[in-house]
Amino acid sequence: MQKKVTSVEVAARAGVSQSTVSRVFSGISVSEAARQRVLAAAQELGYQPNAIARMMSTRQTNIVGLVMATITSPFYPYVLEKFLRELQAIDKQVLLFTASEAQSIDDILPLALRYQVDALIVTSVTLSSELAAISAQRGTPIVLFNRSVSDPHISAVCSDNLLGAAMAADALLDTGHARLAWVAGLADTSTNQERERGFSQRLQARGVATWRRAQGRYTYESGYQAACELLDDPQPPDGIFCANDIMALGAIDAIRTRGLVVGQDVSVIGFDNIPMAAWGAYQLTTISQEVDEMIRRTLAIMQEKIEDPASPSRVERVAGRLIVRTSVRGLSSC
Amino acid sequence: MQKKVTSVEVAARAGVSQSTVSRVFSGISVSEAARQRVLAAAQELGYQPNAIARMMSTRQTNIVGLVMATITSPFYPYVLEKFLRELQAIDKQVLLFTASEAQSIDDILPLALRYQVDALIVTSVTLSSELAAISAQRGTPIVLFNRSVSDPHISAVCSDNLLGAAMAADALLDTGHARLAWVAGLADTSTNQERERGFSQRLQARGVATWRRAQGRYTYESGYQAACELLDDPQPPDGIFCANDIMALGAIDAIRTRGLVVGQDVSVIGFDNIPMAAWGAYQLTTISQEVDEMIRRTLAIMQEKIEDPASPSRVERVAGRLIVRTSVRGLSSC
DNA sequence: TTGAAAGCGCTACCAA
DNA sequence: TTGGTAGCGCTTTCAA
Repeated sequence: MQKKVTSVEVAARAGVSQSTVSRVFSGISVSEAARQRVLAAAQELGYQPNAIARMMSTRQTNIVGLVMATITSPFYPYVLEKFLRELQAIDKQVLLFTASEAQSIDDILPLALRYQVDALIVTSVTLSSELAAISAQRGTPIVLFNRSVSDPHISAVCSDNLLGAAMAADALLDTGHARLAWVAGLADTSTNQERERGFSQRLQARGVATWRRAQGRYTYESGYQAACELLDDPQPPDGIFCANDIMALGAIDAIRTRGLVVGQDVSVIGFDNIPMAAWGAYQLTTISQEVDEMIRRTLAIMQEKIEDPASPSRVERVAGRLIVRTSVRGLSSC
Repeated sequence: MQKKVTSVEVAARAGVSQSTVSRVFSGISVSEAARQRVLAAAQELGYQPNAIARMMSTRQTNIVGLVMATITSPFYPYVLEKFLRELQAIDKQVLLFTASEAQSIDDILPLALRYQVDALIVTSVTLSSELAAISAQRGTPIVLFNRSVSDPHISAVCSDNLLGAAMAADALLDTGHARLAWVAGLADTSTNQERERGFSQRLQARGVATWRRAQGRYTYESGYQAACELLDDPQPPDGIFCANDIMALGAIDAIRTRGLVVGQDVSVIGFDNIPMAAWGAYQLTTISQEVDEMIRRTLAIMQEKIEDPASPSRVERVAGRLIVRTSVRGLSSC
């Protein structure tokens, strides 16, 4: 256990200067003879350059901080894995932080900043604007994913939730559903607010004045619970729009427990298009979030900001699509 | 954008030496007067100590590398989140790496080592023994989670897969199932091998000489597919044990597609006890993996190894439990 | 309790 | 192409 092998030792063994060893591992021009000797010596000693020391002198970490709240919500694992692969592909390492959903990251951000991350990607967490200012002043770009915020310092990429929710309203209305309901997610998330607004605005625009509402928390159990409340009404809904897929799946199971048939007695439509929505037991009609595209744009903004921290911030919205399965009565796939 | 505020600048502003600033942020005894002035100056300048520089001088990163393959497999998000919270609680940051399932981490490990991680937790990836040796020599502890390996340098925590699979066999046999089948996961994972061995050994011990086998890949689709194959047999099975829950859910949907009733015509039992197994549409009987306990032990081993790299390696096995739901005919919950 | 100064292991600049 | 050397921003002796 010779814990630390440094470039100095490799240099000594290879009979070159420490600078030369550094050059070999930085891919800078070095005579072939020297390179071979250095590589051989490094091999024998089990040398790996110390990335921390390198960061120290280059003042560049190539580390991206990723802040996620609920990794366990089925929408996020894919998001995380995709970010990870894309980031690894451009030689950035990922320092992962978690914060509870709807918690501000005021305590996470300073910590992340200490690690001199090149940029911070923040998923499903609300961000206070003082902190936004701090990071702007410090020159550490922050990009929000699937969350929006009004702060002009902050860039964000999200789904077009207004549009998506309107599409859901149309899908239900076009197929003749008359008693509609909305199952909300966590109240203080921007996604939930936007989806609720999009849904209600479209209903009103089409002359529907009333609909039922139940409060959920973006979880399976809360969707199940919300659907039960809705179904207990003397005038139960015949079309339910859930703020996300996982609640929609809970709602489906609740409906079936009552002996009702989904897509016949009651229609359900979700938002996200998570893998389980396609599973045989559910066949959930839903509004997709185009995750790959959202991630692509998030990384593009991040790169821009890293290269030019003064580049203007912006919010991009990616339109989702209506994914037709069998949970909404009367909808034919195109 | 005054990008870099260092302790020197804080010191100047506070009228103390740089050493004193360092002491304040390291929690070392400093006169109250000085501490206040330093804190005030730091506040005004927006100073945060540079963690990279600290690592440099202390030669301790407090970073743990986490290597995961398939984050998207529903068993892992909870594992990841739990590890993250526990690690954050003891002030360790997490550098996350991904490798494809069943790929050796020979390319990830050297990279992680460059970051001087205090330890490496490796999940669902096979590890070559040369690399095990390297990390041992370097003094970087590796703990495998949910994977075992015969290398004596490597510690590991996994479920007692032999026992769990035997319990599954018993559950099926005790309830009078006569035509059994096994749906395998990825062939080169230790979990799959152990579960297959545990299942077949118990069957043989109880005098059952034959059972059908289908190959899956630990995914919903492969479970669906495998069940279809099994059901196409002229003598279809009446009891199916799947190497993990997600394949079992696929199998259930396949069975239903044939118009058969799960837990009546065909029984299905899984392994993991993921959240979806409890969902209304599935009600999957399964063998649990006691994740919290497994994580607790993994971190305990990790800590030991960090404190004393020479401490002996060991493999710990955590017994799972039979979780009775409705997918196996004739099983009454206790 | 404080300050001065010597590193930590690299990169990058300057001469040779 | 090479080697020498000055930092990077901290922590940690050692004296004062």
